[in-house]
Amino acid sequence: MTIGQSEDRSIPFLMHQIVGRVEALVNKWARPLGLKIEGVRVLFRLLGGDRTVNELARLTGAETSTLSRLLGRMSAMGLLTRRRDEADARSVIVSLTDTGRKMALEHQPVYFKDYEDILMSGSGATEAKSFRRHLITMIENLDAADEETKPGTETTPARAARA
Amino acid sequence: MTIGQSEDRSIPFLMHQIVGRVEALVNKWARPLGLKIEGVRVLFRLLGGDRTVNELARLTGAETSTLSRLLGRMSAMGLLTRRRDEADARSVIVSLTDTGRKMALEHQPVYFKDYEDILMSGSGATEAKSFRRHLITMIENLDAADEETKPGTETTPARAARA
DNA sequence: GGGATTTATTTGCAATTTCAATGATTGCAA
DNA sequence: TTGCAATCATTGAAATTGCAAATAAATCCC
Repeated sequence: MTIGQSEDRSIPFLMHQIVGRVEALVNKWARPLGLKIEGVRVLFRLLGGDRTVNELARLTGAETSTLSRLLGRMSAMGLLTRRRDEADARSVIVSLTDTGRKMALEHQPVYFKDYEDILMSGSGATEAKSFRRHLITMIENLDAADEETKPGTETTPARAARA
Repeated sequence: MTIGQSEDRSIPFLMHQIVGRVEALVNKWARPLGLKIEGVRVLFRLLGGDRTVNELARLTGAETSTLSRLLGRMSAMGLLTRRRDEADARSVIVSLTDTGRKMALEHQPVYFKDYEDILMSGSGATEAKSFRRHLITMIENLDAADEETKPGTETTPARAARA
């Protein structure tokens, strides 16, 4: 058994490869827009409505400090605005400008459809559905595993916090 | 239809979430080894045999410039060595030291089995198999899509290079 | 009400990554 | 064989990231 080869088939590695390739593809595509993948995510996410920095961090998976700087850059590009939340002055509300919204709307189809099509080409609707469900389960598993490594109140290490 | 919400369920985004979480988990685990995920990948990859920098870049998905510096650090840690390829003096051959091999062998099970177990927990063998196959198909699709964006010899844009 | 605690964002800084440029070597064809 | 394009690794410089500390505002609770 050639040990080193096992990397090629491991699920985590395969997913790493895929995500890396998708990101490279998105980055290449987004370059003319002056954005990279994280900026693209923010842009499209804001189409769903205004968000605080914190919400964006949770939704996109980025650090708030990373986001703070990214938002600054995107703001300088005229894509979005930031303003203090009057109801809770700790928070900053991020909104798309008209320019940003226009850009997002214009490029949305590529991002949401094309890349998914590339990934799922050759899969039927049923298969795609089960695949997607599988992914969601994975996220739950990971969150549960992460909980276990945290300093929790439980004494037995092997109990997951989520049901 | 609330447009912005579609991001949540898109396959690329879900996979991004998963990979991000796995990387965070691996980084946390690898910290005591003085490595991060990219270093871990290099380490395990070299178990399969010596590689040039270029090969490692292709295999791990990292840039050669990133790798060059990473390999320098890992070399300083005594995990691997670099030497010019005598057959082609442009290339540098990277090999594990005994220390590096020992570390890799010792930690291999965690990386190759535990993380996969976390991801696939709750899935049967059959399901896992089909999932894995699906992932491999995705990589092929992505490579094909990437070929299309390259300056190729073909005139019709919609033909994939891979069968 | 007022101090301790929690929540939200930003900033400083060190480490890392990227892009572009460089140096070295090879392959190939004139 | 010489000249030139291609290939490979490294490096410099700029951009970016992550972590921890700083700042600021809201909430808790006596």
